Amino acid sequence: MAQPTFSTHLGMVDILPGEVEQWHTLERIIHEEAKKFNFEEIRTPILEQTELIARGVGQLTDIVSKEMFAFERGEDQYVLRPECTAPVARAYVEHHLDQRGGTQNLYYIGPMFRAEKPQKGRQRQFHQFGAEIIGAQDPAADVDIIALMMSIYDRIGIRNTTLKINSVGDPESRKIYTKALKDYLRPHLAELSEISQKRFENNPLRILDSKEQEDQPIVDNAPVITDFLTDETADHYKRVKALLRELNISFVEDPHLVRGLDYYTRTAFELISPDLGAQDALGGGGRYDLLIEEIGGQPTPAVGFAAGIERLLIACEELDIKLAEEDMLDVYIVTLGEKARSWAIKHLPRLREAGLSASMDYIGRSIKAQMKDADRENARHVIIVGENELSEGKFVLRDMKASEEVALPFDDILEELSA
RNA sequence: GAGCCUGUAGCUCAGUUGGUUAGAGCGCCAGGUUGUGGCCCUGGAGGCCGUGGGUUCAAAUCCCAUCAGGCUCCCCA
Repeated sequence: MAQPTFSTHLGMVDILPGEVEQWHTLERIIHEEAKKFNFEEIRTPILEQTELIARGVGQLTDIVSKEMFAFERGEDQYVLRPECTAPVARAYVEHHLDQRGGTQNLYYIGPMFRAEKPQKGRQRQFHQFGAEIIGAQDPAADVDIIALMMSIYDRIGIRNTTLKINSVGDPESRKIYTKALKDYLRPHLAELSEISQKRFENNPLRILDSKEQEDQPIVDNAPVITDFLTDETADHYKRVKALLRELNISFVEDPHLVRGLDYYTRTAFELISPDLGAQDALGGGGRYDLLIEEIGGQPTPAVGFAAGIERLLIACEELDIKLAEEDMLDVYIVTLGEKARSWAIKHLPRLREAGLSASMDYIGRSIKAQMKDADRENARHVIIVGENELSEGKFVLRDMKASEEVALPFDDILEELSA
């Protein structure tokens, strides 16, 4: 295959006609469900200040330490956003959205960027949708966020998923737990994988998430954070679980679930699909009560989720879920000769004004080629215009499915098709 | 960052132990139907066999390098 002069960058893909329709369907469902849950859309810039992401997401995370597309221009440090919770929190603080009163229920859809090695379900530019409830610390908020996420998957038809939840604690319980965990791990340190050894000092909680074979027996017997929660946080977790049960949202507790972003506190959750392969997380989220203060706002509790659209599409394909029908065209005008073509270009607007989708041949193809083209475009009707029709003022209207034709004045055709 | 796999037509892929002008299906264009789509028939266009080098009388085929892509580990959406 001859190499084209230009191609997309590694891990970035074009979404072509024929695929875009599925995105429209997904986006429509997301908008509709978000509206039902009384969430408002927010759109933030693709580029943020690097420092916002570094502080918000956490210096030690993989995302910040090695996956950012960052550059500088003049004095300013830019980064292509790798996720959208920190940007939404920034917008909340910057525009004093708390002054609108109550909680802010916000959702977003858009591209995110992480400089990882691409594989199935992982691209460098990928798309997420997500939602945040800012200003509520009640378990009802945690549960409504999860309910919104689940409701979107349910609408799409993806139901064989597993919701995993955990509580990653608040700073106080985490301090107690971290000490207990390190006390437990210290005698086993030499047996741990290299990467886990590196995490021992700066991020021991992440060792729990390890998928390294040699770590498994050690991790399996490690103390779990849920045994070290402060009373308040333990109660919060208990109430989240109770509410989920009442809503018939099934879940499994995973005491080793630790999400890769630093800002999570208390509730953490992840939605797993068996249809995805290696990258099996459809979406995830949790509570981040410290983030807004961290980036310069007032202490404000918040909870949210983010989910990947590409992974959703993979799951749909695996499950044979059809997201979009083929586009239909209402009318295709087939023309014979120069005069007919100029008649057609002048009459297309009237069809379109009547709310019909309408097109024609621009390149003087044969009638046969035009009919073929009309068929390819899924035209419901064809109007045939030639010398005879122009002189008689009656045009052939062909119903493509029924293969029936009538000759009518244009106004009658318009009326017929608008009916 | 590490491992494994794959590069032949627009797409999906054949291509025997190296051996004439490199094939199929689908798609595209045209004709069969001097003004009618789908089905059918016929024809046509379209390939530096990813790129560079080597072995050989001879390379899509063997060897080396390189580039690109896919999958996996790590991590995440």
